Amino acid sequence: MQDKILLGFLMNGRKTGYEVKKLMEGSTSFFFNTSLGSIYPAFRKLEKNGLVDFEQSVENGRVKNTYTITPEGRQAFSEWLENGAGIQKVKEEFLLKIFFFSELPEEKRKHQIGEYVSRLAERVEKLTSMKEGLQDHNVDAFMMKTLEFGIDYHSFLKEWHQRFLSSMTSEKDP
Amino acid sequence: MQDKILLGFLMNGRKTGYEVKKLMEGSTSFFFNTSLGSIYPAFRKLEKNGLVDFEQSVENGRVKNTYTITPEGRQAFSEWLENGAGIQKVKEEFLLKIFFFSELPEEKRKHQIGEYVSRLAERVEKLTSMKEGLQDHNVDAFMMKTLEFGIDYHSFLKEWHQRFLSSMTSEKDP
DNA sequence: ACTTGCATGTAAGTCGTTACATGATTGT
DNA sequence: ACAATCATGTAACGACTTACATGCAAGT
Repeated sequence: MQDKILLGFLMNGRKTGYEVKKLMEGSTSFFFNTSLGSIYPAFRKLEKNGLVDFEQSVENGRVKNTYTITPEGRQAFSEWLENGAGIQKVKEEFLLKIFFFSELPEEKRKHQIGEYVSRLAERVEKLTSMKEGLQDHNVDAFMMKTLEFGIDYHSFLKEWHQRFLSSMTSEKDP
Repeated sequence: MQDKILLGFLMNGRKTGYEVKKLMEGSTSFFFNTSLGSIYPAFRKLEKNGLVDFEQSVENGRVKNTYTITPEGRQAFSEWLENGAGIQKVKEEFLLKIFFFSELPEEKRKHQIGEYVSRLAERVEKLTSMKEGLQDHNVDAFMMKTLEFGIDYHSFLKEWHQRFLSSMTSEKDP
């Protein structure tokens, strides 16, 4: 999946590995982020496969390795974008803990859920303020949509676990 | 995370690698599932670290390698269970596609979302019938909760993307 | 006879991460 | 002077997956 995001960022212009990393951090980081230690080798591999072109230049005494997407790269990216995406696994560690909650005394269960809910609340706040900071900065509408998804998603998680906690305090069996 | 689920399954009795795999498939598979090719080496490693005991036996002419959790293993599992879980990344591939939706013509965008929604609807149905099949089979209440989460989670995704699709057909800009 | 299920394991490959290693430039 | 940011890369490791490889037992 990393190669797809790299190609995607190159769709509107040449970039260095470092620049792509910065772009990621400011946009997709809450759902997709990779390290420089994997971005550089990934670009090399894409170049080897003819999906990007590589050009070295010197700016202000610094060596810059800039990558451009090739027609084959555009093709590969478009194909990926057009083909339907499968449903991913949930991969929330907390869900696995709930699965084994019978091994934990009730008080600790409640405490854990409460903590998780506040971490989720924090995340929702962070994303909301991130969204507000981006308003009127003519950001891509779809990028904005993913941010909104992030807010809705974490709100859903928060509310679900809050309901779960309530059900535990009112009933005997969950 | 795999070692935690292995230890968790051993909490109520000795099991073979194959048995653990079958248990996973019938319970956590929609959010966590690993292959036999990683389960066997993982058990070996847990044994090396003293978290499980290993015992070989012969049953019906077949060699069986059974694993039992040690007190140290129980300790490690409990510690994991008691300590708060961080929030994971969303990791939905479709979200990354939405991020790059400006590269796709509107008709294809709509089509893609529609397809994704129907895949989600299928998943919800599958999990719902799975839940019904488990009713009154005295399944662990928390295992049931994770299944319910699965249903709620995919329903949320479905509804979110349905709303997204509606917003695209009514407005000019999403 | 044949397929499915039980049961085990290894080897190669994928897709990342963290730590290590370097060095110039810019702001305080 | 010093820290932060820009900029690149490698090495070791982690946590898996898929494919390969084997073989017996039970059901059809």
